[in-house]
Amino acid sequence: MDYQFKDIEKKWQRFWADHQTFKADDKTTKPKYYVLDMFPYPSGAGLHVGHPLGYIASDIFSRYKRLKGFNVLHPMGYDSFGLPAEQYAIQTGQHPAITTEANIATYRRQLDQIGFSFDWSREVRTSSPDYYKWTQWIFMQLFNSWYSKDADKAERISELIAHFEKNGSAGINAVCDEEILSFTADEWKAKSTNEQLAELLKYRLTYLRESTVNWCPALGTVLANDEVKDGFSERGGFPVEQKKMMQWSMRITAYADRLLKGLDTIDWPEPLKEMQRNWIGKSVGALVKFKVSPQENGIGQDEVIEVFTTRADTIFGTTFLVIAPEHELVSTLTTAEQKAAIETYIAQAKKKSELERMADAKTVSGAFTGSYAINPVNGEKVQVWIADYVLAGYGTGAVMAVPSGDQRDYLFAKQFNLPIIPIIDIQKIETEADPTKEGHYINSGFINGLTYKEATAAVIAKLEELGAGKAKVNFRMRDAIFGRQRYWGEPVPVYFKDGLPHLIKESELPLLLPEVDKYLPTESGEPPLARAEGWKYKGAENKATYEHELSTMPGWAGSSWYWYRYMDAQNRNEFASKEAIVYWKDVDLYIGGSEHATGHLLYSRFWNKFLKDLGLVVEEEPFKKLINQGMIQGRSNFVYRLIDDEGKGTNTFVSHGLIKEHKTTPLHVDVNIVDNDILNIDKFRKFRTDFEVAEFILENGKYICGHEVEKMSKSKFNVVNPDDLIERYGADTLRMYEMFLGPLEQSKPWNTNGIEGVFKFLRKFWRLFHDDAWNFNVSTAEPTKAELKSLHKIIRKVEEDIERFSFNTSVSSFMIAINELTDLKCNKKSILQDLVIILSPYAPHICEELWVLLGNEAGTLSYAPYPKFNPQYLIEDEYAYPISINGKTKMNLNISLSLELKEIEAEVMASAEVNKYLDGKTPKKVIVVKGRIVNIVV
RNA sequence: GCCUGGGUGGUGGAACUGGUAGACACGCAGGACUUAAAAUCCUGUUCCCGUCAAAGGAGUGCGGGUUCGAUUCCCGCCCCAGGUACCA
Repeated sequence: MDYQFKDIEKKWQRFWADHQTFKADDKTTKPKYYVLDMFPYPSGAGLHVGHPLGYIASDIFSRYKRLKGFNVLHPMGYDSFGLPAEQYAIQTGQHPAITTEANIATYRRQLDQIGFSFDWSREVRTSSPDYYKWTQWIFMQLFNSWYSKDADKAERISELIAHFEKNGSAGINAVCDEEILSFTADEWKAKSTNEQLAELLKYRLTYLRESTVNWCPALGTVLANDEVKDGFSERGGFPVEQKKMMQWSMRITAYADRLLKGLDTIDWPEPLKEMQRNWIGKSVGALVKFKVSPQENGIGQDEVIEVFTTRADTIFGTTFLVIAPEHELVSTLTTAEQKAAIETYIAQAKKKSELERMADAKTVSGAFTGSYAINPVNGEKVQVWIADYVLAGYGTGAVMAVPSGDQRDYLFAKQFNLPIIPIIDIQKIETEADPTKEGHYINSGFINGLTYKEATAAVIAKLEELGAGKAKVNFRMRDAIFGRQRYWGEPVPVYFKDGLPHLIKESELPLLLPEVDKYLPTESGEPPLARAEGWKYKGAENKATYEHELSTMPGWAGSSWYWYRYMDAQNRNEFASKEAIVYWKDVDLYIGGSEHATGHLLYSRFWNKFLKDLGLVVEEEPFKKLINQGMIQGRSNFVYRLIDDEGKGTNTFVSHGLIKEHKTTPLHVDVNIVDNDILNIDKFRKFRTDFEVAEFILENGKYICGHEVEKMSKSKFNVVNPDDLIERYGADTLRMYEMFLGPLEQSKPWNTNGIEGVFKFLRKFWRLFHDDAWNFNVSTAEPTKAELKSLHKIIRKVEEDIERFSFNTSVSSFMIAINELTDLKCNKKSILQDLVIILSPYAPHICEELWVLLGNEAGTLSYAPYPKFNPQYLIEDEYAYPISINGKTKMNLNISLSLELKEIEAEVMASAEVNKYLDGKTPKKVIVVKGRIVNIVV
């Protein structure tokens, strides 16, 4: 029979499901291998061709690892809490659980028909109570923990209480709020329970804090920075304002250093690690206090400006201070004469958006406050300026300007005629700042003559001695806000008593999401959960008395630990059993997009480290190796509508090659009715009713469409659904084609131009096993040398390619191998059977079918041993040496590979053809690289 | 502005440690088979100059450099994509 992909694929998908072929084993002597995909958010639009790219790659790798004898865990699930379902619920009144359920069903159907080898018995859904019970449980552990700097790990809050009872606050070195109390053991014991709880909250790893958030009154919710565009919500375009709000926060900053150090131990793409490093933003420097020099009227007498610097060594080069326009001392420092100028500048700075500030990096602006500050190391008076290049939110919102060493300070000094003092002997500052750390210090008081390292230490020591500063490590990263004023998320397992948060009992988990009449905030601006009638915490008295926390958890809560749930998805007593965690340990390979670089991937590492501190998991880092998949962009097609003399659109369309001769306007056209940029005119006429009578100006009898690369989106008619392609070519073709498209990590536009070639390849492969009348026909004869060579070439190539995640090149190599074997008319069972095994990770359905036709037991292919590469078959005795003259290849010459360099040279020089090129000249030099090339220099 | 990635035929891409640039595939052109079409098969296809062929020249974003030899290494520049925080 011809290659009937539809029957074959349906048959094997059913077989795998019925036989649970890919169920991972928890008890086995095989080595484990855990392959994880970033689980999708099940949106209403369904799966598009960009999704499976990473899933196919990880599936190939999983299937390959099974063939290599590993016990592979390859699960899938859904990140099913999220805003779109809630948005839809607001519009339609449908419960998000219902739409989510329907969307998941669509995703599952689409995933199934691609033939993934997922172990579906371990499926997780973050919105399922069985799952979020444990998200809430982890939240409780965070609430019940604090971070000891001495132990450099999280510890139970009970240990902190025990310490307070015994020693008071003395000897505690914790990551905590700034305004903690000092007390003795007796003072602690004398406190009321509520006073104690309020104090403990300052230490907990999840805690309540007043934070400024992007509040959108129209949406009734808090938005992330990237959901806000120029002061308006990205969704809907509503105004956004800054609002202070009590919010749950996560003390991720406690882990800043460990998150940084851990990056050196994991095999992730370097750019991604760099992004995390920048996000954490560690800078080692010093805090320096500049006393304000009081004005004549005495104002500013006791004020101090604190600056953070990474170059304490340059302090003698400080010629002015710059503070942010929002700095709290601005009004105090501004003198009467400067008031107008300062106020004008602040008004101007407020108007600028961040984008404008960045685009405007070359313009220097600022204003003098009229006040002076005193440099603590030399007593010099320096001017204090405000400028918007200093940000209020970073460090202390003030910098000491050293124009000789910092380019921005340099430009500022030039602009406003402020002094520039060189401080290092080799510094060159004629045209720009020189941030060098080489050389020796000059003009620098007690550090003159010292080197960078010595100077930094000396300055910090001096500052500490003067009480004017200290060494300080600064992190850019802030604690993560953990509350959302939304409905469709995990309820926080907390109730309030006397205004203080208390955890509900563990036995009361999961705290179910209550029913509400509408998914909107209340009129008074409370989150949707406030609408839940009678939703109160009953407490010990078993009366409905206490308020629940009304905000829910953010999207990243459920995804910050999900890989552990896969290890033991059905466990009702623990988030995963100790045995499962000890066996599976961590994720060996994680594939996903780089857009999660600083969100999901950082939070997951944070929770993992926390769980490890509590002894609940065993590895410090959750994802040993990570591969980024590139983004699949859409390739839009356009038709060109002819414009008449009055500028009105007509119903005539001009082929792309002819648009220069006409006045036209481009219109998006559905890419699904365009084939290789050629418009299907019949389908176009049915595309929209007004196109029914459309006329065309063709070229060569065809309508050629224009194209552009854009974001994949419904409105651009460029979304390609895998369903149509599977219908037409089958899953095996789709799988191989997505890999054939190019390197996995690279972003690329989707186009189906080459898919025919992959489909033809699979038919050709099928044909190898069949005669001209499509009867299955393989021979048991001994393979020839050429056949063995083809086979072993591909065994080695595919193995190398998979190991370095170069799937596109292995698809090409398969094509070459099949072309060779077709030319050799090879139908030897011993060759074809091995080929079936190595192709099976890529095109599993066709391979399963052929595997059985070859006489093997159904279902055994997935665990067949991977063929062993034998270099014997690839040994050549001759090589066609490229002969180049002055580096330009002129011809090839067959020379025995057993010859040594001198012999090769002799043979080349004796060749009549070579001498024709030499034209009687004597070569200056002959370079021979054995097995590679001969280059003759004349 | 800064950080990261990228720029190779009409298109997607290959060339792994400096050693035949353009594998493989799409598209296109020509041909075979067919009443015809589809399917399939064969041939050609980087560009320029050349009547086919031979021969020659140019060529991996641009300009230099190192080298017997550079898509690959070094310096400078341009363009595209993503990220971003003027981060002291």
